[in-house]
Amino acid sequence: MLSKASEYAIRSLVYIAVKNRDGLRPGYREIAREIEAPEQFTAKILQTLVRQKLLMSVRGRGGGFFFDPQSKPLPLIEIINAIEGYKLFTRCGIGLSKCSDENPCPIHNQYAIIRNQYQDLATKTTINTLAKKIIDGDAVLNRLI
Amino acid sequence: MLSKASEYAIRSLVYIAVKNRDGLRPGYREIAREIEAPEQFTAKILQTLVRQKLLMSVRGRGGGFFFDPQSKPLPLIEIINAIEGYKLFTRCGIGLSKCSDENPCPIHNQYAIIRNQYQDLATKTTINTLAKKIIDGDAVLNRLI
DNA sequence: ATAATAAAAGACAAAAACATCTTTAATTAA
DNA sequence: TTAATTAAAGATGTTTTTGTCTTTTATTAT
Repeated sequence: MLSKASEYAIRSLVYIAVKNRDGLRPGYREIAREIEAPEQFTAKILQTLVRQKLLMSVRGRGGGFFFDPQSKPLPLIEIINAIEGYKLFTRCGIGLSKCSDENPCPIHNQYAIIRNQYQDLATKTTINTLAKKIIDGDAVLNRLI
Repeated sequence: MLSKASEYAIRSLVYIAVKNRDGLRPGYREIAREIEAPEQFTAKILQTLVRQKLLMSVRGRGGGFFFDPQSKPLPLIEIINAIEGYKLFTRCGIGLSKCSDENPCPIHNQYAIIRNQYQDLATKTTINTLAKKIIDGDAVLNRLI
């Protein structure tokens, strides 16, 4: 399960991607309102993403957040890593420090499969994949955009 | 990902099940030491499990923790539910409050599959399943028992 | 009975996650 | 060049999770 910070990050970025298609650069107030996340906390998260160069921003009137049009599609796993690290995809299912294929905990073989599937999903799914679904009306981001 | 409390709970119970087979009732000090968990925190968690009747205990000299030999095999999902609730198996992949099959978030269809597989694993796997692997030497619980 | 042992219970403390408030810096329109 | 707007930054606060300490209660061996 993702941290709330990661969830807000992904929802924010999808919202930004959708808006960017119309040439708009939403600000954090609008973003937070539309994805139903706390305003200042969202601002902090976006700040982190900008610092890590996953996102761009401009200050001042007419400013806001946007993706560099040059940049490659952004997989969810990169966002998750930026916000909370990779532990979700590496941690033992019951918390053993030295659990591995060679030295498995008693649920390792079954758990590792699921963990890897999740990692695979997070690697293959990009913000654009998700934004497209919103635009096509095949999915929803809480408030309809 | 499970909370640490759930991880400690599962490891404790597997340890207890293994010891019970030899007619032994370990105490929380021994359990905590052997599964490498904090002693008093482990005691609190075991207390919760006893209150919820997933486990039994006797106080005083010769006391400790044990399973009712009458009781049915204990699936991991019951332990997880006792410690942290079901949210792991119900929460939306990106935290939307109203995400569902009918009103999906943009990752719902793929995420729900994985979440359900995990739930299935936690439902089908019991403490005894895991204890057996330890006893057969097919898996490990950190310190070798 | 008494001492030893072990879980239960309650108060407290530390760390992490989540969240807000206030001030500063950058940008733009007028 | 001033006012308005917007992100950045830093300090602070709250809640949850994780963890510890101390006292009480139950059990058993002597």
